[in-house]
Amino acid sequence: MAIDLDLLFTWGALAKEYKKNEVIINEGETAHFYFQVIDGCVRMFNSNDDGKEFTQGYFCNGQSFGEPPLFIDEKYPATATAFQDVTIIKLSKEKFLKILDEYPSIQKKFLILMAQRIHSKAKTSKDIINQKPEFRILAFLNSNKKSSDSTKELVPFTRQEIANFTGLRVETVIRALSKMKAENKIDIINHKIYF
Amino acid sequence: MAIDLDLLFTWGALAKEYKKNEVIINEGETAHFYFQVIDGCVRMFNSNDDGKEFTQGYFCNGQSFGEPPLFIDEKYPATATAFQDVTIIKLSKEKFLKILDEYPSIQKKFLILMAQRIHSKAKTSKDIINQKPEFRILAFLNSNKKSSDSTKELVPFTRQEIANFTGLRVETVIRALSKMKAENKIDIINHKIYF
DNA sequence: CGGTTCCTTGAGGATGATCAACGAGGGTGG
DNA sequence: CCACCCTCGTTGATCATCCTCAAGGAACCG
Repeated sequence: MAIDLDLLFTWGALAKEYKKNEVIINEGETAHFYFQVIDGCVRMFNSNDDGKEFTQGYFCNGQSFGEPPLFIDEKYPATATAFQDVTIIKLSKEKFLKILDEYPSIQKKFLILMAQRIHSKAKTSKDIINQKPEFRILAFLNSNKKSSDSTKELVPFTRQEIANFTGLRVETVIRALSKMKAENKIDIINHKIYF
Repeated sequence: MAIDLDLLFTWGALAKEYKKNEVIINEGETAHFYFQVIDGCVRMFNSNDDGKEFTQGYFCNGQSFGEPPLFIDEKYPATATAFQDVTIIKLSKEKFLKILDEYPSIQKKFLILMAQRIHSKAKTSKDIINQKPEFRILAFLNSNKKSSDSTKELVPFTRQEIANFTGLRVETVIRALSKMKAENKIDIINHKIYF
């Protein structure tokens, strides 16, 4: 679900590296570029007054991010930073839109991508509203699970990251996780979470 | 942001009327149709176990809804019912997708529409996480305000509807509204809200 | 005027947030 | 190798807030 790298470079795209926590997009900025992750992960989030953060999503290898403001005349609704050291390919808005016009198949891919995003955001808000910390955390874990079989996988997020994604506080996440471990819904081995 | 009615009819679309509260889409169903509101409003929402509802959005005159599952292979993530008596035009999924293929300009319109939806959903989740009933209600009111000037408009939603949209309880909404009235953030005249 | 829907208020309780303190692990430099 | 630091995890106590439950009032419509 990304544009071919050769094609991007042909159109003059440039790769850029960002160090962990470096800001890539600032909330409220005007959109000028198409971004696609080559290596690493990016985190999009909002901060409120008292420093509490809400993670909108993670975008990793091969995924694009921050596209919606390129199509509509709106500012970025969230900030994006490098979750780890990350390499990103950037293309100007004008050229990106021109690619979409020239290649209907690519435009269609983005239509599908946007539809997926809406679908997953709809599920997320439904789950978040549903109150109950345990429920929210389970929804988060499920949405990030790769294989859907029953073998437990290591969850690659810290408790703080889970808190940011679910809108809860760290302590609440920790307490909910302990309870879930007691109920065998997850495993915790050496502080690591398996689900 | 909708398909021309004549075009839809040319392709065999049919208009259908639904009575208030009649179900149009069931959560979990497979998507078979493209829906476009001709007259009235539709509400999309989720219910949880204890009957609490969360409104994902309202779709009124001329707007389409429930498109994402047509593009991706997913079930409907929410239920849609007639908010009032409503007339809706329906077109089969196959024909809808064919129209998109034949008219790139229409496909582009939908890409833009999907981008707008994502943008507004991102803002919504950001606001909902932000806790504070008053804050959530203000965000809801702002997102539904037509003109952005300072003249106050009648808010066409009941307190229950505001509660469903913000994930709060009616009583909480009522108390927050009273407080906001005292602070002159809104007017309440004869139980009606002006913002 | 009777019924329905919506609004309102109060009291009480549950729960997640907050605050504070400490533990554990991993990496770095002396 | 050890000391230090820094990030992450953990726990307990207290507090504020929203939910819950219950009851009644107001507006609207046939």
